[in-house]
Amino acid sequence: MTEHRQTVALDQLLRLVDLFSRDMAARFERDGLTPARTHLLWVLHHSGPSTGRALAQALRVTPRNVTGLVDALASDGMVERRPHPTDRRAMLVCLTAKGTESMTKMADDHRRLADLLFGTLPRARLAEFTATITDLADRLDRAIADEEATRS
Amino acid sequence: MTEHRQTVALDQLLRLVDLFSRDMAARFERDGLTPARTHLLWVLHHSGPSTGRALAQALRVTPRNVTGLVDALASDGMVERRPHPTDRRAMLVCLTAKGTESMTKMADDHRRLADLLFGTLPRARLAEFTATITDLADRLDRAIADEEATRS
DNA sequence: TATTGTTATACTCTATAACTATA
DNA sequence: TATAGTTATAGAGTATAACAATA
Repeated sequence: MTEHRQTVALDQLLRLVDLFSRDMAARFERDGLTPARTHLLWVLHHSGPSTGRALAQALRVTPRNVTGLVDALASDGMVERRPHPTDRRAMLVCLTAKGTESMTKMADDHRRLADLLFGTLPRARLAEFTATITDLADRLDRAIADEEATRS
Repeated sequence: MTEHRQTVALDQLLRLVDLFSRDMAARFERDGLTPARTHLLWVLHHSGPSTGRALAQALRVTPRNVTGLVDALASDGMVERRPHPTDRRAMLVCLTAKGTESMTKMADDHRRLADLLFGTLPRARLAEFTATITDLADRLDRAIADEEATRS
């Protein structure tokens, strides 16, 4: 008897999720970074200088957690704290030159990985794949939002 | 100017990865479980009673780590340690009735999630999607293995 | 009063190294 | 001598709660 087709698809997807996590963690480690710290740098790279509050929301962690990550990244010379121009309670976390360089390299890596994975896929099939993935993510996003709404 | 098609696909895939991680962690937490502990239970559910060594390899963590996870799961009544029948150095970690029940429910959830995500996808398109995902995972797996080989 | 970030404290996951009991 | 699992120790990520400075 054959296995449930939908479950097979989900299992393969979870296998891919696991491989991604491992591969990315290994890449980060080569640069002396951890997934959590890289995530913060990545947000900074795409959003520009941000307050701790904004980072906490983007990363979905507590402000306390951001303090620790920024401390670690600052002592590595990847980011620096600057005073907020209008709110003296707040600070702005900014990428240093070193942090910017690291993120630029990571963006290159990112594109190379995309090419490695999808470069040989025919254009039409890639388009369909992207559509399917996007649809799945949207559906999962909605399911999570519903769950959270129900639970509150 | 349009964005690199392959990068868009990768970004959507990573978005899906993130949503999966969050959704699964939230599900586990409702059962009082963490991702790492659930992973161990899941392996046990599929492989049957296992030695610490076998678990460490399956989870890709150190034996020391397994000791801690088994300690926590044992004090929650999810698993128990039994003497190995032939090797007195070793132990066998076994699911208790409570642990088995928890994993059975999780397998049901798993199937329901698969249906939620893929239930409405036409059969042919699901087949193609599964093939693409499997191919991607295989390719990534090979890339990781190559990396590790080069680095040693 | 509410908000921003920090200090204080604690728990989980993870690793390396040293040790015990057994093979 | 090698292997299985544990104790000892340490670091990273995360959370809650209390607090200071500012809005």
